[in-house]
Amino acid sequence: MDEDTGTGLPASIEAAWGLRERPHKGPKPTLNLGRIVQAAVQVAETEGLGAVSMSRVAAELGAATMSLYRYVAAKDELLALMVDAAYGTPPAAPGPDEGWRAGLSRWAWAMRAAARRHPWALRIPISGLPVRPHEVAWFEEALTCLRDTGLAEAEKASVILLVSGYVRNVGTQDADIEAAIRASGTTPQEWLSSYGRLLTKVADPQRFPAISKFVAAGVFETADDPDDEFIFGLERLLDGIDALVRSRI
Amino acid sequence: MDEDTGTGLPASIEAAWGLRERPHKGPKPTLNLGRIVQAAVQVAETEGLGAVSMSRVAAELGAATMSLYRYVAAKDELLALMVDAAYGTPPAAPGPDEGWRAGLSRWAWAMRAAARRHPWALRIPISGLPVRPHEVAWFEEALTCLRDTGLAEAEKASVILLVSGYVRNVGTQDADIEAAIRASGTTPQEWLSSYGRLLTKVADPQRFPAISKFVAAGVFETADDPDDEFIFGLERLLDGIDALVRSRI
DNA sequence: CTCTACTGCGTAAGTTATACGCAGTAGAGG
DNA sequence: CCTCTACTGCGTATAACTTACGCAGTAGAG
Repeated sequence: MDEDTGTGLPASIEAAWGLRERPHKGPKPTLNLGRIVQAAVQVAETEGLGAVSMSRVAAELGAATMSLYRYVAAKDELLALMVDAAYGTPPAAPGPDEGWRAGLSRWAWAMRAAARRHPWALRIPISGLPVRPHEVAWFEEALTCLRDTGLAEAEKASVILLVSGYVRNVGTQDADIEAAIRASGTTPQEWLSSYGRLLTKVADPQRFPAISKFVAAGVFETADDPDDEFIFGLERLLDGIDALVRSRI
Repeated sequence: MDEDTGTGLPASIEAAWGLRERPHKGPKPTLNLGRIVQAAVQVAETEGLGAVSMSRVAAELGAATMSLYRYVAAKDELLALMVDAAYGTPPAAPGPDEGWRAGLSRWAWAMRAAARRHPWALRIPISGLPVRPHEVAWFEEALTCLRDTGLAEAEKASVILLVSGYVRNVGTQDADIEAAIRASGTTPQEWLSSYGRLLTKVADPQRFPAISKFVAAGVFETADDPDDEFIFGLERLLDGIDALVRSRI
């Protein structure tokens, strides 16, 4: 578990990258990192993230709890690898004729799809800079989309952060709202308008005139498709990036 | 703890709004929600969010653990109220001559300042729609900034979500990086370039050409001010919003 | 055939959140 | 003034959780 490979990365992440290949001497491993992560993902998928405990994951594998710690130094590492598995392989690279906007848009939609497929992944906090394999692959893909924009490399990184952060935010928002609707046991429509009533009850029109006007405008009378909300923000974002790109050409 | 006031809100949040004023009959309360939240915030501030346990907060108040549950139904509610306390009162309302862009920018900077003052608040997951008092006040302020944009009310909400999400994302990113730098024990400079080395070591140029070019461009040779990164994204965002606003006038 | 690096795991310790219900208190109603 | 009662603070107990430590057994190396 030591043997410095010089990356300064946790051993589990090095293993995920395929480094740490050892001339296997001892008993044949029955477990491996991939299976552990896969099992953990399955538990999250079927029973929710809250059910993901080390013992539950071990049980899923027919192993003992402590066996997992041979492959993962702490639960957090497992969680991080679960997220990486959830996002999986990025979408296809942009074709030679695909403009940066179309490519980045496709990239964002793919990320949204992954996030919606695995809502639990949004509950696991990881930001920092990309280090896990799929994370890095997504970053690579996005950089490729921006290749002909004339932006500085640092700017590209900022743009990617902007877009990926947005996708995560909206995904989290969607998941929260859907969970709240499910919990309320009513229709999305009814839930939304009850939120509107709540707001009027709690926010006095004297102190919160803009909110009163907001509610009065009937925003809560029709629940629209979450995708429309996503599209709106994404277009604003791309417009903003576009303005910069144009100024550079 | 029941007595339906009709909002459907957790009792603790109603209390935070100043509803739930009861003709106080029994023994004089020595505790109250405000003091509990304040104590919890203090613990988070001085010992980190990880140290915030119900018993630790109770100890801070010289009370017993279970006493807190008179005021808060679950730990999550306390955490949510801590976040609300951390953001506090929004900045001053926009003056009559302040354009939407200047106002929203000031709003975003104020939010960033609050987030940087209380980095632990970024670790507490809450999204969903605004319901807590300060949360709603921030929303009101942002709506006010957008009053003369000609946007539909629903669009204003989307714009606000876009900006506030961005501020949180960048704040989280900053906090993560600063923590990693502190943990590494080296200078920001050295940390950053070691990340660059990590990337080259792990990301083979054949499979990750864009990333190789990215690193080769020297992005990791100088650590620039986090505020510059923040400004860059914020300007893109505001440019994107601006494009929409212009199209509506 | 021995050596040894390595695997899986049993035990146990230390934290947590929180359900339940009791004893005491202070204002309300007579 | 006296009783009633809603309400406060809290003690006890439970059921989970992560994880440190070290042992017993295994399979390739020499």
